[in-house]
Amino acid sequence: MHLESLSIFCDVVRRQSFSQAAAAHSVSQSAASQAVRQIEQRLGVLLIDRSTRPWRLTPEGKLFFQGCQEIVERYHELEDAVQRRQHPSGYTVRVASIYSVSLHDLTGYVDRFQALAPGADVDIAYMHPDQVYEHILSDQSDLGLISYAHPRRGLTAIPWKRQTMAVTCPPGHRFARLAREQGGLLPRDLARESFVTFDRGLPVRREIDRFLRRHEVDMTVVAEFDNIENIKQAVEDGAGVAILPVPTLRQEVRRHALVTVPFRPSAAGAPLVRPLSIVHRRKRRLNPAVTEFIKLLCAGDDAPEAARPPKGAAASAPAAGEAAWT
Amino acid sequence: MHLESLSIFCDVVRRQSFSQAAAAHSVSQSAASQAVRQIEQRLGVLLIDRSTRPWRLTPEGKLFFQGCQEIVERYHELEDAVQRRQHPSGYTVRVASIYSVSLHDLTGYVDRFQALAPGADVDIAYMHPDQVYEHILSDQSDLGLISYAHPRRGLTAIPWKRQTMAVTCPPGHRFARLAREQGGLLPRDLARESFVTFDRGLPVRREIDRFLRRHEVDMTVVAEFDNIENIKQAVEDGAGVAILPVPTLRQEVRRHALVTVPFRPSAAGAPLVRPLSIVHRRKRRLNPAVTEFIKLLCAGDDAPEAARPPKGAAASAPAAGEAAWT
DNA sequence: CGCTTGCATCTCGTTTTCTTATACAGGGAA
DNA sequence: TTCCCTGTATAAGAAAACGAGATGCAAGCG
Repeated sequence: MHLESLSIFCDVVRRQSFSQAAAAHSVSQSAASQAVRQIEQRLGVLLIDRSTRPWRLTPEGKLFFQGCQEIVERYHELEDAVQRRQHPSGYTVRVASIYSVSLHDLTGYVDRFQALAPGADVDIAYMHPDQVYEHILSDQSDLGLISYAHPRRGLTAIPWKRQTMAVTCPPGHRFARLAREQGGLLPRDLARESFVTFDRGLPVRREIDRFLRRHEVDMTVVAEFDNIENIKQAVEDGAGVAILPVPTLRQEVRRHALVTVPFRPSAAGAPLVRPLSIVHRRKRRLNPAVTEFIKLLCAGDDAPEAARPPKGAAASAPAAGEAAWT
Repeated sequence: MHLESLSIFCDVVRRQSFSQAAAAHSVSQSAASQAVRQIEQRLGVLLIDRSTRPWRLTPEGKLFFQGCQEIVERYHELEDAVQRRQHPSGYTVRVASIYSVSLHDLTGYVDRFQALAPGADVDIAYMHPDQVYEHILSDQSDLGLISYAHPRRGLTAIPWKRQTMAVTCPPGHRFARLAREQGGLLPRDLARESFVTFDRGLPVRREIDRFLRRHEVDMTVVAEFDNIENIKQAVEDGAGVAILPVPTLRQEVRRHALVTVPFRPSAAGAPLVRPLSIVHRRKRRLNPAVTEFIKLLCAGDDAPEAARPPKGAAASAPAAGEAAWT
């Protein structure tokens, strides 16, 4: 019997809901239903009486639930104990991040984490996306922070943030006035504008191109770079405008080197966002400290844990805005 | 994490041996090795230090083992408790058996079982082999007793007995004298003898034919039946000789209606045996009473539990004498 | 009544797990 | 030493399990 199934059963009982328990475990409602039924079939006993509404635990179900709860909890504690034994003096959470997740974003979390878990530490390394994957798979890092995560063998991705993207230009650009006067611009305003953008082949570039195509806008690409810093520099230098994630422009906006011009909300279709994900090795239990840090990261934004899609969702039915890797 | 994996790990530790633990769990040595490694990988901790010989538990391994043992045991007790709650007044083990497993064979077990487990009962129903499978799959019976079990979807077979087969004939037949004088006969003695045998298509018939073919013996089939009783009757009536499992002839031999003539041990090749198996629904936990009864059945013969082949062995590499269903 | 909500069921593609075959390493015997 | 034997790890292919998505179905609700 799968311990995970037992855990799901407990959650179903506690929440009085298959669907909620499923969500909490990041699986589909179907999977939760099947997990419980598998237990029932193995035991040859009905644990949940579904003939009434709302359903109720059978006497056997109550008995099993009580025992299960304890067993599951005990096992988790056992895993914790074993892992802690390896790092008696606390643990350093090793994070590998792409460059464009600004240090600023993370230091807040790190401070809170260290306050919360004395003895624990966070070690953040910035690197190229491919290297992030490498680091995780080779166990050089516990967590990775990447954009447009795509499912890879042996990796699990947890949606983290969705950064809205906006046009950026020098303060003197006509778009800056447009932003002040109209509160933003429409995609078609970009037509034939000089455009500094990402290398072809990068997921973000594909996503931007898809957006422009959807709005039938044709821009003039004047330069392509494989990283955000170069693009910002080029825009500052007046090479043209760019579409970038807003949070990555914080520094430049503050020192008035660049301005961001949001798209007008009236713009049809999905808004342009850059999804950031937390990735970690699959089939591997996360260190308690790591789990804690993930919780902190996810709590900090507005995408609650229970809202993350089922494990394989991205693989089989990517949401419109996240299908960039195909 | 699979509870079965934890159980295997515990057994590996207790027996200080991967291979023995594997056998005890009816899986291959490879599976046991992989199960332990899967746990280690999930935890990111080495539980067994394989660098020394014999290998030793790491400190983490000791800790994990202690916790594991208790968790596994607790869970088993929980399952027992839940199942017993359904049948507080004991349980009737429902057995479906083919006709040719003599009542005599079973009553001994049943008596011992009832003495051992007061409140429990055994209900044996005799039926056609196909019906046995039906009964098990439709949960009308807990256990089935069949010969030449072949792997079926949703069923597990446990080897039970191997009944040696011998020639049987009326006491006045010349083979009877041959048996007294020479202690048995050689396959070639059967040449051109009148032969009463099983219907073509029955596994046992195929097995017998294979045996005769191996010894290049050509018999004259005078009658075919789909069950043993009819064959015995025909032999008694002097229609010819037959090859039957010895234990099924107990009655007739006692009342001197038939005699059994064993094959001389010098006969080359594998001896002719009819394998009997205990089958039950797979993926279903057996009632404590049922488990107890199986234990009793298996203890009664000379094939110890630990000696049963891996779960899928019959499917992928049937022993010579058991390949009758192909 | 039709609509919505929540669970069960079916099917099918993906992943996992298991077996067999084989490699490899240590310990003991020649 | 060198060979063999025992016991574990590893590889590869086959089989089984799993889980998502689609769909069915039944109960509550507007």
